[in-house]
Amino acid sequence: MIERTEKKTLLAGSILFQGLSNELINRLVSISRQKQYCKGETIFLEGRPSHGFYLIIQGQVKIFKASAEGKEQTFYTFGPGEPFGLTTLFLNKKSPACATSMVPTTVLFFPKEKLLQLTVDHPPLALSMLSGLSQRLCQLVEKIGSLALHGAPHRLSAHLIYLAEQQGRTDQVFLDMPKKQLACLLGTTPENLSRIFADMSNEGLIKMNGKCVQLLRYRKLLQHK
Amino acid sequence: MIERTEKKTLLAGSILFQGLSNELINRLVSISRQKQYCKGETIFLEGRPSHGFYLIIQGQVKIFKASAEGKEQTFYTFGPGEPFGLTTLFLNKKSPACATSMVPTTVLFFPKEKLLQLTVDHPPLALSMLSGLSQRLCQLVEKIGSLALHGAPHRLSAHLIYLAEQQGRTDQVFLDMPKKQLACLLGTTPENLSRIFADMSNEGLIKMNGKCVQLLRYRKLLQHK
DNA sequence: TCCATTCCTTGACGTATGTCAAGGGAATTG
DNA sequence: CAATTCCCTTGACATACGTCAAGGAATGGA
Repeated sequence: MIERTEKKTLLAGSILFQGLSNELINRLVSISRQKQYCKGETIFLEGRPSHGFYLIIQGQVKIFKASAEGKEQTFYTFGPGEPFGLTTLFLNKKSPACATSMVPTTVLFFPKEKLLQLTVDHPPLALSMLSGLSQRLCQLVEKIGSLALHGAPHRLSAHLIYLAEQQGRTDQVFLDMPKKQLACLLGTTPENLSRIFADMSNEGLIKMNGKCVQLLRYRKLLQHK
Repeated sequence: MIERTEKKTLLAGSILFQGLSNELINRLVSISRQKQYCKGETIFLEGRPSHGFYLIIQGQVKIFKASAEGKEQTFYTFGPGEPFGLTTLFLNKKSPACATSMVPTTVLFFPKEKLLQLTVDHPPLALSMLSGLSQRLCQLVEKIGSLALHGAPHRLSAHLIYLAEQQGRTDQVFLDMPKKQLACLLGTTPENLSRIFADMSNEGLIKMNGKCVQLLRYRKLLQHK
């Protein structure tokens, strides 16, 4: 169990809650509950009522949808400091997707009713939630755009650039998940992803080394994007 | 120019603003401006700063993204009473998509800063906006799910069912847009859509008649979905 | 260390869907 | 009413991608 002060630091530093008053952060910590998940454990299921939202303390979580035929599409993967389960917070609807931990994960859980009350009582929190939801909307719009408008190679390039920016270097990036999972995120199959990696290697764009990808021609990658 | 009382009725009856106090509706009307668009006119462009959001009084609007190669993906089409342009309202970002009128259209425009102020001052409005954004999130999640997890025929079936429910009958539906546009909405090409319609006709599922589609076997359509 | 998974890659193949081209029919406009 | 434009359909073809199958590499647990 992590300490209260530590929780406060986490919340105050998160994208969602940054800038909120000390008092409000305190309240948020008060209504939150810590939860633990093993690798591959279900956090919530599509079609079930949602009881609140989550903020990741440590670990990695994927949000996805699965079809009856066994296909899977990952919407996003989240890490420490990122919230998820926001979609149905202010809506009386069942969860539109599933959430699963990809590694052992610790989260803070915020129950719906209590958070709703806090939101009504504190306009700054309401604004935070509004901008949090908006951010998700933007991400999904971009996702649809890339899925519908571009091919898988293009999406991989874009993802490599995203990783490069996130990791703050343009010479190489580390894949933070198994390739099978990356395929789900990019909306393709592991086999196809493998081939695309192979093609890009042959073209001299990248050099693979397990989970480390050397970006030999970053500028060309940018153009490809 | 429509009258103030008419505007009030519209707002109070819209999905977004229903249930808000008379006073608040008044304020909303006060900050809104009426705008007119011809058929095919651009309302806003991807990549440009957003200055507020819109509520449709009359007409039809599509929200879409276009690629450099000329491909287009429609996210949604909206009609009277529906809001759009919400995504970047509470975010300092450029518009992630374009909006164009599909027919001559009248809208109410709500400038960003004034609406923001109203939202901060009136928690019920904040809740309305929160649930409005959440609804859009759900729609996009479903859209990604259908694009990534199912084929075009499946998506057409789902759309016909959607139209049937919207139009309140299970025997036939009217397509409310040209097939070319429907193809963009379903994430395919007019040619492919044509073929799928032909296939479904051959299988005895439907009977085409211009913009009217007879649903000969609604239950099978549901299964197909 | 060994065994059992899981992960990854590669090949061969099938298929859905996009592309290009042509023609007919409907609708809009002068 | 004529004429132009747009819309829709159909055919032939190309291709990206998914599927199935097999083998090898890496990983993790006993």
